[in-house]
Amino acid sequence: MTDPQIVLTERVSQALASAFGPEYADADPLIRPSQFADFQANVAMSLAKRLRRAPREVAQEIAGQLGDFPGTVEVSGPGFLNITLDDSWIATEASGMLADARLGVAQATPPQRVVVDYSAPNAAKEMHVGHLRSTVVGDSLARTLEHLGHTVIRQNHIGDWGTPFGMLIEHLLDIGEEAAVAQLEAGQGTEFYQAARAKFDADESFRVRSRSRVTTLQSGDPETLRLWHVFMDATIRYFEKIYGVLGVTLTHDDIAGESMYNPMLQQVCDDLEAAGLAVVSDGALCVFPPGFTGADDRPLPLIVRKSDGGYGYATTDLAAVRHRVDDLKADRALYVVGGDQALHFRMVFAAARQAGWLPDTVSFEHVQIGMVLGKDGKRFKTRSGESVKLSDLLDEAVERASAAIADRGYDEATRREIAHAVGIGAVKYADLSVSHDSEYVFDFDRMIAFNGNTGPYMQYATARIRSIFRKAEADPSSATGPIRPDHPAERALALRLLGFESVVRQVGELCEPHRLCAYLFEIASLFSTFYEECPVLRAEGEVRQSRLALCALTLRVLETGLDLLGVPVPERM
RNA sequence: GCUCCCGUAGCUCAGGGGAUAGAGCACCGGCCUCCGGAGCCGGGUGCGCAGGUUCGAAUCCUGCCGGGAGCACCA
Repeated sequence: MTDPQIVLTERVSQALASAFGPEYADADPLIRPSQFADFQANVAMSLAKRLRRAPREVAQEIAGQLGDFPGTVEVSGPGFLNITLDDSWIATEASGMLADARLGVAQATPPQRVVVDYSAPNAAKEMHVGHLRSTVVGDSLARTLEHLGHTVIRQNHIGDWGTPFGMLIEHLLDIGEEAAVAQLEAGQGTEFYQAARAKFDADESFRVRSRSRVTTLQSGDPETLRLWHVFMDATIRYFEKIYGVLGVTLTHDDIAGESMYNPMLQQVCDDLEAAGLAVVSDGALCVFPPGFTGADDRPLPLIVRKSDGGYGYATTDLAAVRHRVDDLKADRALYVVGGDQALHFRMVFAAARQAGWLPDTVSFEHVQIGMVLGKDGKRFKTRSGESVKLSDLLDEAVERASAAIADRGYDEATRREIAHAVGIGAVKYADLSVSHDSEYVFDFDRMIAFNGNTGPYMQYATARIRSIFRKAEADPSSATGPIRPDHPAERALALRLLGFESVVRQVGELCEPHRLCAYLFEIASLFSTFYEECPVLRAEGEVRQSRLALCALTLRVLETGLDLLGVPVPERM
């Protein structure tokens, strides 16, 4: 446990208990970074009323109870406790952090089983940058939760079922399996879909064939199922190619598509009816979870069986809830899905709670992904109004990165490798560095810049540190300190490095990777100042040892953090 | 019409009730015999509006204005 904010929270909590009694032990000490000291505790003011005493007096009392405290505490203003940590404490903790394989990040106790539902491309719809964002954010959350010691169960809820598959299969038959597979594997799924759609809209006989194909598909006709597999296998190969390019941890085993839930849908409806929760309205079987109204103040239905007898995605999602709770034994589930589905998930979760399928002890959360916008402030599209193909977008990122490092004298293979890491890293970092639910403007020039809170800047910071070690002809792992932060720039960097644990924990709890980005950017900035003011290789003896160790610790925090984000880190660039 | 989200610097975005609201980009000015100048240091502008709760509000509540999304058989 090296994180000062966590350490201070514990210390001040103890002081609260011994000063005012055990019933105050769980009051949040409100430790915050301070502009007047290293940290400040704001708890005295919030407790003053409850204690019926003057805030400053309360603050004095707390300060008095902080016995062998590794720093100085003073009461300031209306009752702030300004806390300055001893240099020696920072030195010891930083050195200990460097020696710790986990960089001070404790394993969660108890570990949870966390389902992370992300990416979820739809085989029968256009794949767009929103899927990219869900993929990137979800993957980062999965990595982070795993690092915190939780058991993460990735679920790629791909769209592989539904009425559009009738026309998709008929179109596949029309153009021939071989041609269809080639087209789908090449990432032309959108074109494939649009061609099928066009025929469906224009050609009556095609429409009839498509509808009857849906029926044979749903009835489990072997030949139709075979064709469906041909279509889906090719499509999934394309998805997985993209995942490979992106460096995403999703594998084939994580695929849990909509079709998987088919056998459970009937049961979902039966159980809801038996429980008296589902009723027929306008011919459709509906659940009306309380508190949801739509137009005209009418209760809003969650349609679990359509009037034509078919099932929609509400039924599938309810089946998924049961599967995740009952079979996957989830303590928590994160749905990393577009914000436009917020109402849907609120209703699904509410209905599942009503049905008793989702116990209060289990937390289901919709991690809302905001829309990606073009420079015009509208949904991100190409000049011609088409949705942007992901592979094209990633190619362009890599091309731009390649151009940016063109004059650095790398051989072709090395250059390609670095350009890939920089380009992909830039795109992923851009998705991760803003809060997941905010809409943001997609801008290649900004995300691929080597300045600012960008992927390339973070990668550059690590490359520069590695360069120091190359010049020193030493491996970072050989720099073991001890760390003695004497210079203000060293002290500021070391102190902030100690905050790694609480940031990682926050990301896991709040599902907000952008906090990690902001932290790493702070570290990189502090390192730049240190780098400018504290020569490493020209220093000698203990100072040199300390500075090399500080470099090594910074490098590991940056690399570990970037790994949790899923951003690749080239050794040089 | 109803519900949810958003409105912070010229632009793109941070700000889990705390002291004087931050960063990047852009703009201006310094620093180069420097371990990667893709850098460092400094400079100024802002919480949509009006109320309320609080010792204290960008943050919580209400109303209004302005933008976005969703709202019965697509997923």
